[in-house]
Amino acid sequence: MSESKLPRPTDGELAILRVLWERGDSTVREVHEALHRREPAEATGYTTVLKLMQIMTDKGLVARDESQRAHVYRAHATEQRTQRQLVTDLVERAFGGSPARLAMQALSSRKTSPEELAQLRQLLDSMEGADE
Amino acid sequence: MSESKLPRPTDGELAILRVLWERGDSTVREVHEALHRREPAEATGYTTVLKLMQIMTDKGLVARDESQRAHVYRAHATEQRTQRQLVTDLVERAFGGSPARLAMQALSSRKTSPEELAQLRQLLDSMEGADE
DNA sequence: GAGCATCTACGAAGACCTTCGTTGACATCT
DNA sequence: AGATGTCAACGAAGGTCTTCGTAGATGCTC
Repeated sequence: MSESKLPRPTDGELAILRVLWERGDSTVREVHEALHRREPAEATGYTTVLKLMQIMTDKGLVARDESQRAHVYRAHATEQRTQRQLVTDLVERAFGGSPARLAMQALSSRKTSPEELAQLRQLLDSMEGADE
Repeated sequence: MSESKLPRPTDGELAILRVLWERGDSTVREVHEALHRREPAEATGYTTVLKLMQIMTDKGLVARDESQRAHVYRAHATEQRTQRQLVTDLVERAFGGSPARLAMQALSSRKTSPEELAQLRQLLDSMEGADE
């Protein structure tokens, strides 16, 4: 039953998941150090990260390999899957269910590289073709 | 100093803001009833909504006209502004700062109407024109 | 005015999140 | 073996969010 519905990760949990996606499977120490390298400003103690990861294990957000003394953690859902969940969530909660409106808001809020614009254009093309 | 940084609204607060954006300025009762019409499933009591709106007043998310016995509430930030904030937030937290990646995720997760696709195309055009 | 409805204000309870100190287990080094 | 360092586990504290009961003020009706 571990495949059902994962809870929406909190901000702190998401930060940890990002490390796991980027580095691959990691120990608490490795995650802790990566977080400090990434955001030296918001320093969190080692045990704080440990506690968070233990809770995430209970929630099913990560899986844990305990065969070594320093347990090795792995993100349970892929980055893509989690992003999709977060986007779907936000679309429902704040954009009246219209992904397109979210997309437009996202694009107008910041600059986007020509490469990404081209990618988007391609995506639009493929959607028009396959639609209906 | 009321223009500075509004906090990110919680799920419950966002639901209330949506009513205020849709209906315009409203009393607690009106918001409460609108919420029940919209989501009869998750029934919340009148005082719960009242409390939330009081807290939102303290946070600056809404403003309150107390000249009538039934206070009239108004969303402090526009829907657009709030959406922009939420999107910027999510882009930072989960998409490594790339709005385009969020946009693509949003579009591929669900069907989008031809009208919206056309709008998006227009947006892309205008961005390519004005860029650099 | 008495009674009833409606409204705000207040406070408390319970859930969740984040933080960290402490403890005990385990390993390593001398 | 004893000292030192690393690790997981636990529990507690403080914060936020949501929920609602209750109290007190105000207005309406008879």
